[in-house]
Amino acid sequence: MRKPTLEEVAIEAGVSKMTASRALRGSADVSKETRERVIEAATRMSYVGNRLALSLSSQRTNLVAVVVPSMSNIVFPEVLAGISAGLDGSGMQAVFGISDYDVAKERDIIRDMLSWQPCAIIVTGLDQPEETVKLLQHANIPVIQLMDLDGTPIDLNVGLSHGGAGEDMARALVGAGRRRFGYVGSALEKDLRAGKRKAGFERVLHSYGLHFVNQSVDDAFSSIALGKRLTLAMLAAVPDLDCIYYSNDDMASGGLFACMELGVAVPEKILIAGFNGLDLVNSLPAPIATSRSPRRAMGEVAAQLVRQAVAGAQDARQKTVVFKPVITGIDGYDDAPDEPETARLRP
Amino acid sequence: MRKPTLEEVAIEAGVSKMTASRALRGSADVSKETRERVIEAATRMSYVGNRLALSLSSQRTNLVAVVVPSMSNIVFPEVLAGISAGLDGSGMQAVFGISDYDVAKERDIIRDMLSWQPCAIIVTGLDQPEETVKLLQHANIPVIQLMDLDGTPIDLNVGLSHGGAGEDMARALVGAGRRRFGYVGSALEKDLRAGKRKAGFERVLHSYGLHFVNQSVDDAFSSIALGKRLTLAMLAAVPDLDCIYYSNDDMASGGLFACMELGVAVPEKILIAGFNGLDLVNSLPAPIATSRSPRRAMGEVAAQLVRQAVAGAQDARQKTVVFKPVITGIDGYDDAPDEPETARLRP
DNA sequence: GTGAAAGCGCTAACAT
DNA sequence: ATGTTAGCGCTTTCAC
Repeated sequence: MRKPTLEEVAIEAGVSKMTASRALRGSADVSKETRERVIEAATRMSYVGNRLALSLSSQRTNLVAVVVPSMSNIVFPEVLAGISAGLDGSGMQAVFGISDYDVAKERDIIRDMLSWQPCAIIVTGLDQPEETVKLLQHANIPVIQLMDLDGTPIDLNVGLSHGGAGEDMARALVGAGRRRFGYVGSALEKDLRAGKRKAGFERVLHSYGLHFVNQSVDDAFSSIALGKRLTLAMLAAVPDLDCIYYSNDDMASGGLFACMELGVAVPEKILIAGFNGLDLVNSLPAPIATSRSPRRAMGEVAAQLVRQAVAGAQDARQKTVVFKPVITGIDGYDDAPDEPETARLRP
Repeated sequence: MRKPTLEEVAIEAGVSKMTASRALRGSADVSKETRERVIEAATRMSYVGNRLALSLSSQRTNLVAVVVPSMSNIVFPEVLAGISAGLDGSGMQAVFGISDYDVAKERDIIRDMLSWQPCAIIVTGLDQPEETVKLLQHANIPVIQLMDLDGTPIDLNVGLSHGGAGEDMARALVGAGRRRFGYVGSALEKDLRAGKRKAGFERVLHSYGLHFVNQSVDDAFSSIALGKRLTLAMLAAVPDLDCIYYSNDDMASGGLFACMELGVAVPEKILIAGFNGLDLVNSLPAPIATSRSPRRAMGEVAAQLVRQAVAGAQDARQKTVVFKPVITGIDGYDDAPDEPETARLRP
């Protein structure tokens, strides 16, 4: 039992393919009776249109390709949820691919996705190698680079400056009186944005004549367990730190648990600072500092830009939307409470 | 500058469309020189094949449709990562949709995905309403219902019994000497699997002549913050519980943090039990009980089944793969020490 | 308001 | 080893 085609539905309803097509798409100029007859036939036959044919014929698709590096960190699913929600009601459909932080795999996934002729593509970060950039440019569709701003965008760009986030956090922590800093991170050669935060943090430390007293970076991906393990080791070696900066909140939470296990007072003795502003952080048994990255909002804004660009808005290309992360969890420090993101045009 | 078609590449290389097609797909019977000439032309022109045309013409796609209820709980992204990894190298591509725990939205998403003529579809749970089931059956492709086993499968089924997981946990906790139980959950009318766990848990309690001394169920989705809030309220009302069962580990972790804030000893005074075996649980400052659900493995197995079914394996339909969650975090209780989840077939 | 013809970009099947 | 013909299922365009 093969699936019914539009033609079969049309025959069943006693009309031509064309009329059936119009009726099912709710075109204005089809008589009410005809329309009802067609719809009845389609329903009875469990007709499901063939989008391959539709898109090939009409030369447009409702597909928005999205490539993220990972699904193991809640951050990216949240971005995807934002994109998906932002696309809701537009008739567009997001298609997700996972690159595993691998540039070659990312290139292949992008190539594969482009072959489906998406109407737009959203990728993570702006550090794609030249070959991938060329691929993206040749596609001739809106390209959105998401989550990061530190680099040269191809087309649209939505995100925050990770270098800036690191700088701001360092300033806040030094301002809070901390001087003996440690750094705990993971997979920095893959997670480039974490590296940019670290670099920004160090720039500010140096400007104060300070530096990381101790650093510990593992090859594995970030996790609470890893953060805990590295922190236990670091505090065994260098007990007199007064602040540890982590590559993200997962690692930082592990750091907090390590301190609790060692009986080290947080934040009195050691201040723990991460990045992301995960839900988790608000419920932890002790306060840790973090920069809140608006993950869902970035996804929603990206979806919004896609909708505008696809709708053909003139000013919907070559634009950059800047988010500013808000720092929380540092006693006495108050960062412009929940300031909304600003969108500024690029020169 | 429109995108080049196969025909244009063929002309450029001085051959026919067909030869170009064969050359690019690596068909055996194309002379080496011709192949190289075609590939060179395609590369130079940045040719990207049009999968719409390919799939329409060849009557097959490499798309595997996947529908999950949410992206806000790390559990589903982990399943997706498993599916994606399991599909790697097969040439198949997963396409994800999010239903937001809404059956109507799920139906629409499934309909939309089916219109792309996927070669298989994976959905979450087996509680789809009749209309959705009909849609799935009419698609005439392998259907995999994932994560749950408690119900009647349409075709393939991979998961664990949530009712059974609740029962096992209750038996383990009663066996550990607990008697005064509380229950803290959320969104049970949407998260049916959590409801099944609760029901299973209660069945066993009743068989021991026990019951939940107190229950607290919120409409909002599960989160650490919600688990903490509900637990604080419950312990204020009923301080003499000796165990609380939560709808999942997020809620349970919040419960632990609530206990810590109140100075209630965990697990000595109150035993906290959740579900999922999240990474987080292993790093928490106090042990909590949980049933480890093999999320990534379920995704990988589902992908495996899809590959077999699409490859046309005869025994690749109407099959059920059963996973057995392992209970951890109960002192003195050892559930087949880290035995790999068994996948066994059901008649 | 409805229909017929042409074609989207590719591959399957059959030439040669 | 290469080319030709005929679609795949739909929409676009133009006719009536």
